[in-house]
Amino acid sequence: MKYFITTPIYYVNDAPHIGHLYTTLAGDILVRYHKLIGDDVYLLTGTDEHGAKIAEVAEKKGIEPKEFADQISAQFKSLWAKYDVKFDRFIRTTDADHEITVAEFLTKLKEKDFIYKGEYKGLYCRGCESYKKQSELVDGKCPDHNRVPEELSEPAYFFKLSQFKSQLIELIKCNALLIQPEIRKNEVLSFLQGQELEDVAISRQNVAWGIPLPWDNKHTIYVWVDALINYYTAAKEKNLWPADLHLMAKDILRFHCVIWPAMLIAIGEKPPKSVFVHGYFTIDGQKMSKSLGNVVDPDKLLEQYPRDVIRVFLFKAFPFGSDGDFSFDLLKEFYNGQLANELGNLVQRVLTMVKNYQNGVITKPKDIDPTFEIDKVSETWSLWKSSLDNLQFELGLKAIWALIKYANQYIDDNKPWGLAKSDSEKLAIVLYNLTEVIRHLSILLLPYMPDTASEISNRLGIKLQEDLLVDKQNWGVLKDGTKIELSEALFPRRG
RNA sequence: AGCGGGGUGGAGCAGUGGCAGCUCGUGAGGCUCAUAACCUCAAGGUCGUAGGUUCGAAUCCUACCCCCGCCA
Repeated sequence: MKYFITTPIYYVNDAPHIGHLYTTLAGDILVRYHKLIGDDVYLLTGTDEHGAKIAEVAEKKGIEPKEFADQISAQFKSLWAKYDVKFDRFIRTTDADHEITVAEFLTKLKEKDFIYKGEYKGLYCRGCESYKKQSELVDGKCPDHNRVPEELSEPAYFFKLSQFKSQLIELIKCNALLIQPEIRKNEVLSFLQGQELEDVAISRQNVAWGIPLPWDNKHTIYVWVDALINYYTAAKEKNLWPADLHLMAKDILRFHCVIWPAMLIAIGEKPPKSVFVHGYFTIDGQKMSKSLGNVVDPDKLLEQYPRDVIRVFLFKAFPFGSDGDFSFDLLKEFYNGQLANELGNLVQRVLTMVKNYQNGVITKPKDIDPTFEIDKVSETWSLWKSSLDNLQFELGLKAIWALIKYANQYIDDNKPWGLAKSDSEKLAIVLYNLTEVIRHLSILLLPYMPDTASEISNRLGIKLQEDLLVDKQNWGVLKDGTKIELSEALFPRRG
């Protein structure tokens, strides 16, 4: 089944931070999951590069906007490679096909009579790249940027957003456009129901750094309209529309749940199927900000921990959809506790026993151990699946760690070191069960920890394949005579 | 001011009507295969305050107090 996932395209006014990383990793985790279950999955990410703000920053640096955009865009792209994010396309709003699609999209809107020319008088905040209503200002300032907006009056083209209010409400209420978590759905609905929608200005006359309006090249297209269409550009190339899932943080919810679906309906296209909104990070209880100097740089994180550690940490420690408080202390606690002591140590102690007691060879026994609760494994699988289907990553990970704990208990209950002296048949059964659990763990962890999954497989003497889950989910896949490899600790404890 | 999130054992959190849970930390014990790791047991909470609804509320309603966010 086709499954088209998008991250937002990131605005190139600044370097990537942990928030960008969070969204993009979620996309990658979902990609790996959908591959495992045999879906034809496609992940889109990229950068948003137009607008007055970019031109402004570039000018300060004394370079052309495109050159500036090239630099920051490259940073994002290389970061995703470092985190092993498997995107299918990295789109830039300066890509030729995007500029063409945007022009076509706008032309269609105009042909269908959803665009008219008017006069825009308003207060424009450069920080937001948008006009502000008087009611949105605090002490005459934009509350988001703490700056006084400029009064602008200019001819502009408008999109008839006001016509779509009831259609949007209906769409969201019946979940044809599914907004998750529920709280975000309610937020959008109360916004829609609370007022009449105003038409939105979709062009600017005095911003040179943008895509020109096809029928009036004195105007460029409003950067948000330009940006939203990126999803459609990429989809067109591979016939992927509608998007199955737009991932994002809460700040851009309204653009995606109001303007974007309305634009699509207007040209006769389907709205996206679903939108999932995750939370923000605070750092040590404080908001992340440049002035506080506490912005977490994903590149710096990689200097401290392998990428798998960061990938799994972000999704195990915080429920996706709620805000989370990031700290290096918490990360270290997670690393030592859950990765070194529990997961890593489990793999190490089991493989050591296979090596010491069975010459490093896995024996597949004929008998079974009735005390071994094989249901724990199938329960983990079903929680794993439902959590990934519902984007409740932390629940699935919690289930995986429950299985790790069970395996550690099973060792203590059966004391293989004792069986090694007295009962080699029972020993073979116990060690087989344990190595099978570890094999299952490696696949369960694969979407989150691809490197670790692969490493565990290698040590178990099998080759990891990243698709076709089917038989891997069964019990008893490890073959008799498989030679294991004992090596260094997967996650050495840190002091 | 507005909008939004939150106030649950020492710390960090989960839990939206039915005996209050998890992780870390603490105390005691067990084990010795393992990364001083693992396993077991225990102590520790009148779930921000005050009212209300209900057979029953951390969970619903009302008022209030406090913290945080609103350049991703």
